[in-house]
Amino acid sequence: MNITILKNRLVEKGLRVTPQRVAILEAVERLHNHPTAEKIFEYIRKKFPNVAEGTVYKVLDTLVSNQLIRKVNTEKDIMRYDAILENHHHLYCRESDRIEDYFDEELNKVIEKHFKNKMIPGFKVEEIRLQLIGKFNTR
Amino acid sequence: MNITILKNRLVEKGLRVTPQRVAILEAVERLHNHPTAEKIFEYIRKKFPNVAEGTVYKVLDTLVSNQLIRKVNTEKDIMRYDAILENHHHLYCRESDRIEDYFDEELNKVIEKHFKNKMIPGFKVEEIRLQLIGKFNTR
DNA sequence: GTATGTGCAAACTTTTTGCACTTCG
DNA sequence: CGAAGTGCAAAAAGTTTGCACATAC
Repeated sequence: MNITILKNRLVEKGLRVTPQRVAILEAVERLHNHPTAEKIFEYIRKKFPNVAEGTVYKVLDTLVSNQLIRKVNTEKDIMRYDAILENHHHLYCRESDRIEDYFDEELNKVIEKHFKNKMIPGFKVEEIRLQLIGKFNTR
Repeated sequence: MNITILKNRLVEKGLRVTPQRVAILEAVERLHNHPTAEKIFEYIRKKFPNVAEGTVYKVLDTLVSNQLIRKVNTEKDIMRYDAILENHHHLYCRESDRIEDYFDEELNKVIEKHFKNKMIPGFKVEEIRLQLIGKFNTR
């Protein structure tokens, strides 16, 4: 992933381009396993040993509210982040913390079709996410 | 919900029946809005003013690992619990912390059918949960 | 130059832990 | 009675906050 592209994403959102923001955005992309704030912190510390933990949290918040990254829903009280913005789903391992992205355009269509005919009273659906819980083959 | 039924559920799992466990199990059922540990604590404190916060966490853990209740996946670092065990989905409000249960047998069938034809390489799906994110009509 | 962002440390919130005491079966 | 559960208080883990200093634009 090109650094210039990352910088442009910040600019497009009207955000100031700081080395910390670029580094954190890059880290979330690179650490493609839905990293925690801690993992991101460790990762960017290698390049910028003086970045503060608090800054990581603040920047992650900023990136989330500007829709440059997303939070991943988990059963844990530790937040995890995802750099992929397009509509996709997640595979959750029952036996570990592993979470993988899952893309299935056909599935999206099937679900979309279902909800085209079936409205939910009192609720307007804006986004649909699937959580597929199971086991990865360890081979 | 009958207390005797709740007690039996504990017995069936080989768990000792304590007043705290029964009260917490009942609280999760009664507080049907996917309560936090804190809400459960407050609720049962009315009846048992000497129950400890730590006990609530321990009991919730026990109930979850014995599949008497479930954790609800959220984007927050506060855990929430669900007493409904049958296969269902959740409606998440974008603007608040409101989470509602959503039952749709037809949808389950559509999804089941989709995955009957389409295997995910390297992953065995055991359970599918949908998160429907959007807005509740405030009327 | 000025508004905005960062580093640091302290505080806060949620959850976990250890251990003496109590209770269930 | 003995194994398992609870209460309490302290600690850990994760996150937020306030403020002086630094930096982007």
